[in-house]
Amino acid sequence: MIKPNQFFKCLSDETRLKTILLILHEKELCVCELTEAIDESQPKVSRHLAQLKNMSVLNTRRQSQWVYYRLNEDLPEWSMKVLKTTLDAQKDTIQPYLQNLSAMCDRPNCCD
Amino acid sequence: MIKPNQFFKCLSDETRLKTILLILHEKELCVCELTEAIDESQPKVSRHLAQLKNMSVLNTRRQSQWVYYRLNEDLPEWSMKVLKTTLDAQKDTIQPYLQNLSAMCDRPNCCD
DNA sequence: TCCGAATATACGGATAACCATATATTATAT
DNA sequence: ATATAATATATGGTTATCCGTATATTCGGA
Repeated sequence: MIKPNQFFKCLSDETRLKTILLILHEKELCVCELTEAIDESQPKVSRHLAQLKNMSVLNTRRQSQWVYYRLNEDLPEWSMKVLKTTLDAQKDTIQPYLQNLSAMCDRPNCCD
Repeated sequence: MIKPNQFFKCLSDETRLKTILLILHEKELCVCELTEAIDESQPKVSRHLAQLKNMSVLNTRRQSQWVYYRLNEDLPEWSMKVLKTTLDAQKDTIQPYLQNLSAMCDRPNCCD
């Protein structure tokens, strides 16, 4: 089980926090979607996602060539609450990233 | 106004998180109380407290030779909520530190 | 089987974070 | 004035974090 300060360390990096909030908002996102949404390099995004997966904050699902990341549903209740509280307060902040998302022309359609 | 990821960075260090949760629980604590409660060196505690004050997470009140730290009441609502959620989930964890506190024989009495 | 797209990892370097120790500051009491 | 207690800061060293770039890996389609 992740220690509270470790969980907060996951949220202490701007890139990681953005990806987590976006994933919370969208339920599930693949690497290329996140890369496009927050406009960061693919290795950078991938590295942070790997870190979050390693810390059991995120889970992955592979669908053909895409890897979808979502929140680990086994996260303790309090940490989910923290994320929801933060998302609520940051709705405006992530708005532009959500727009980048919907503006993607080659966005993979996520129907299983 | 503190950025969310910066706020979380404040909580990402174990010493800082302990002090913040204890202060939230006790409303107000001075350096020597915190030092005794979490059993860390005075400079270490002082340094982290200075950092938290610098980030506008904590405020200070001087009473003769003691400096009391409390939460900055201007903290945004969402971050207070995050702290309360965390404290709620960590009640057991901080229990031993609270016991150290009440076991202090030379604890300064905090009546203004 | 070979190519391209999506993703992951390795490597090296720059910066930040953290610590222990020593020392400075501030206030109180004698 | 001086000593003592509480607190703050400075210094130098160690480790962790983060990044860009280059390179693997994995999968689907031609």
